[in-house]
Amino acid sequence: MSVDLQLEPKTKRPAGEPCCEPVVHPEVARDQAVRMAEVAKALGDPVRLQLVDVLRKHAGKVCVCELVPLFDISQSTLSHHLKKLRAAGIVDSERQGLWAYYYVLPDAIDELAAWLG
Amino acid sequence: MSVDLQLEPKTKRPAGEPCCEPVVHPEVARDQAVRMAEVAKALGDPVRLQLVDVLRKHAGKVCVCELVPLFDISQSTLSHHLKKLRAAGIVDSERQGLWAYYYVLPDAIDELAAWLG
DNA sequence: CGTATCCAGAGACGAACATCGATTCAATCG
DNA sequence: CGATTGAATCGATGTTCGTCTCTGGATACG
Repeated sequence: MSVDLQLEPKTKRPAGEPCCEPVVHPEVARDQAVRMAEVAKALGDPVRLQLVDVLRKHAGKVCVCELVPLFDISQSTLSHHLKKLRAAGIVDSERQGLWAYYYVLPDAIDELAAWLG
Repeated sequence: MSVDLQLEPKTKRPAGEPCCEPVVHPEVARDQAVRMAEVAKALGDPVRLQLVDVLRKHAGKVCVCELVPLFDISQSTLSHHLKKLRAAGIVDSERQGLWAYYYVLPDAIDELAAWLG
């Protein structure tokens, strides 16, 4: 690391031309950035991040009623967080009678993890 | 994957006791979750995520004036995003004369990457 | 049937966010 | 010095977020 590439402004003369042209590459695809940012945003809350952690640790499906007592928030707030995670494609749910079971969809996370890697 | 661990509510009798005790482990440390969520939140915007991407691609330091033309936002907005990334410990800056150079601090990202991995 | 339980939705409300234009600040140039 | 330039900050505005309480719709049990 620290290759000292040191991109400098293209022109050292402040009293004239625009200092830099967009030489920095088009970088990561715009769409990909939007998608990954959506996932990151969903993980940008401690409760949701811990929710995902719990769900990932238990490779199966976890009942919501097991999740509620783990956090100091109301049940409806937890449901709200789960909805956000579902909207981001990070988890999905499945109802069986009274209970709802949640589980992780690894794909969405994997893309972000690969980029971070 | 999909070990079918299937945590069920601890008691199958809905008409009585609390259905589940907090058997699911204390999971990831609370502090760690807060820290990682902060990083994830900072990455939860397409512009900021692309900013980090550009800065990571150029292992050195990049002048702000090179970053501005890459995005369709005003200079002040870009500065605001950079400030957020700095507050999250993802990047840091260094002034040299008129220009400000930004670079990535890999540590913050690494923790999140390791957890996602 | 009636009642208890589980989960999700609606509405409210204060806090935080993203964005802009205008301004300020710091450093350099002439 | 005064003028200019790059970057940060300020003030305003409209949006989104996190949380709550209250409510409603299912499902199960007796």
